[in-house]
Amino acid sequence: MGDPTVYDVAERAGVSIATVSRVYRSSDSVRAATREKVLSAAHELGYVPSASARGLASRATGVLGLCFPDFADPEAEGTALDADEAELSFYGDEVIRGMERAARRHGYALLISAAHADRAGEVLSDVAGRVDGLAILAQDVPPAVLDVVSRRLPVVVLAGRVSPGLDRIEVANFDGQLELTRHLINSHGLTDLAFVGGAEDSPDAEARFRGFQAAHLATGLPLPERPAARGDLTLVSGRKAAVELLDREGPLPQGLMFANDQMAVGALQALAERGIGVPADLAITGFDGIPLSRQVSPALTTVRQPMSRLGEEAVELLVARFADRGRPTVSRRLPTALALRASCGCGV
Amino acid sequence: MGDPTVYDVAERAGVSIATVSRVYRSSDSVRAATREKVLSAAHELGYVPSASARGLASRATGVLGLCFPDFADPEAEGTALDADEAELSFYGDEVIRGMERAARRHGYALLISAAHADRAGEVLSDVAGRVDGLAILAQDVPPAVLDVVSRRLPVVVLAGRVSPGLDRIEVANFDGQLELTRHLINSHGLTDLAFVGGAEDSPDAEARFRGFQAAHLATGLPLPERPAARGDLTLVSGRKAAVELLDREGPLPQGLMFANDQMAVGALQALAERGIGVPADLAITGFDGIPLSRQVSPALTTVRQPMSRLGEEAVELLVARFADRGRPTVSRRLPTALALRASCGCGV
DNA sequence: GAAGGTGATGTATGCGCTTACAACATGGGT
DNA sequence: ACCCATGTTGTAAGCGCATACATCACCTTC
Repeated sequence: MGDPTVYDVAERAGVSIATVSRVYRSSDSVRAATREKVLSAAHELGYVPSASARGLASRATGVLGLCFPDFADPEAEGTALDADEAELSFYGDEVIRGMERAARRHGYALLISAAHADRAGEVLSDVAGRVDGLAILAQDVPPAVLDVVSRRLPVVVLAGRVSPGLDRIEVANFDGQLELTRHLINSHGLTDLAFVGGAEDSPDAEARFRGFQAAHLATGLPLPERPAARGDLTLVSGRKAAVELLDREGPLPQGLMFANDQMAVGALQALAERGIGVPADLAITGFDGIPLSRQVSPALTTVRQPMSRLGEEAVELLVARFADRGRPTVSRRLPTALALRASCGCGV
Repeated sequence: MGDPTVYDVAERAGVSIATVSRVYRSSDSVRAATREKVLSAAHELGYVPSASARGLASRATGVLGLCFPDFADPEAEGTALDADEAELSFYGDEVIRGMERAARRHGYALLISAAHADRAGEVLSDVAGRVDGLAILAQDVPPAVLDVVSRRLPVVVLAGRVSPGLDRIEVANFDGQLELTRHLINSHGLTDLAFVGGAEDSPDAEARFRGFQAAHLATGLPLPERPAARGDLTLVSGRKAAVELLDREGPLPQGLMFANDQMAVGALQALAERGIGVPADLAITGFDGIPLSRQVSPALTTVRQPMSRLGEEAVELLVARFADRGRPTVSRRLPTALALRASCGCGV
């Protein structure tokens, strides 16, 4: 025998299925006494409404979706005791939490799905069939798929490429790095700075580098043409980049600005081993504001990103679009905040 | 006009809706030529199958659920720039990721929902209506609700109370702490140890304390009756507990074992400020193996928990139960691993 | 006291899909 | 040439709910 349905509850309560449905949909418009009868019948039977049936009948699932890149190596299952992996996805975790909370506040559940870049399309259309609206975090999706999906339901792009007709939220990468770089130049009087970037196809890292360039323009310093080195945004690659720069000929720069915190932390380790004082011999900065940045020694100066706000704002945009499908698309930029700490010469 | 449905695709491809359905369900049993016709028609129309209809017809949603405690202060929205919050839920993040990955491997999507303790029941039944099976992480749910839900679909309890008839996965809190404590006693010759616990209603922290006690039994040392102090598992409370213990009369213990890493890290800060050498004057240990534990100075000796495995195993148990609803319930205990580092006198 | 109004409930249909079953075509075996 | 196994496709009946519409009881109003 299957699970109890509205029919079972209706029969037991001596009412029609419409009344049962009304009790769960909008309790007003049902007399209090009737509602009680229904609820207690439902309770006795252990009735749980079927979201599928509900969704089919009402053409809405009450679920929002979040697709994000899968950082983990699919082969690496079981070796998860290694903490590096956990650090890597940190970024996404905060977005997930922020989005979950905001979704719940609006009465939605959250469906999440990671995908490797090459399977982003399939995963996206699968998710699209299950939700009322979705957010895509820092991921490239085949335009054809994106087009189909976004014609079916509201989509908001988080920290990703500009897509015509889609709402979008980005973090102020450019502005944050601009501000931080000006701080090193103006407040600490450093004029010889180097930037360690990420891969060239990382829009975030590239925007940060442009902010770095812009600060030179703003202060009249010569424009750096390209990053002094590049990593892949991991701790290890930051360490490697630092070592590489140290081994180059010529004088050290006065400051080394990394495209993210993890690389900066890796560099701090390398510099400590080499006996290079931070910030005495060399100022170091990161970007992101991961918790780890506060704990390392010296504490890392960085730019804090409002990751959980990214998730929250995504929900707000989706909800706003549910209310008005025709509203003009928005592209919102979330502000960042400097976290000035010891590694640039500020604070303790 | 609404979104395209099987009917639209069927008409355009010149087949029946059953054939369209078969193409998406089980491509075999449809001739290759027919399948092509259907797929291209679907593509042209921008067809995306409706999960609700699918779920209703097939009585399965293809979604797994995860309910976990909501750590964040509901009022605190917007102040999320504070990184403490992020550290707090760290535990859950890894479980989410592990479960998401395993679910996807088995062809399921993952629905997540946090809930404050007092609303756990409602949230749970909401989620229950949307999924084929679900995991409850470290959360107490009203037995009545749990009963109803678990009669409807498979439920696995993660790091929670024993529930008759439900699959369950726990982490070897007792064994891990036992092993670590024996290490301090046997390898470092420490005989005067103190334990800083969590709240009394934290089953994890209590199990760890019992492991601490058991190690004394095992080595013939006098049995500590109760934790020397208690915190609430936050960094701040660990710091406070450390200060409190230092200010007590009498000699310091030789080692201070904390119920989790965050408290231990807080203690490390307090000790550093007081000029107390770790491990020279006092050995310190934590529990969990959060990434931060490796970065602090001295690196924290701790017990690593396989958090993402918790999520993965949850999926395995659910899938196994889908295959055989009648199989006996299992209670699995995931092994932990010691991470011996500087703060107990090991390593560098 | 009849007409009209209001609120509570029942009736009946369809949401888009899966799937048992029927129908049909095809080819091999006798 | 006929029968049957096999493979492919169509037909039709729900799945559990929401909701437009009909119904009905009970007031209000003049």
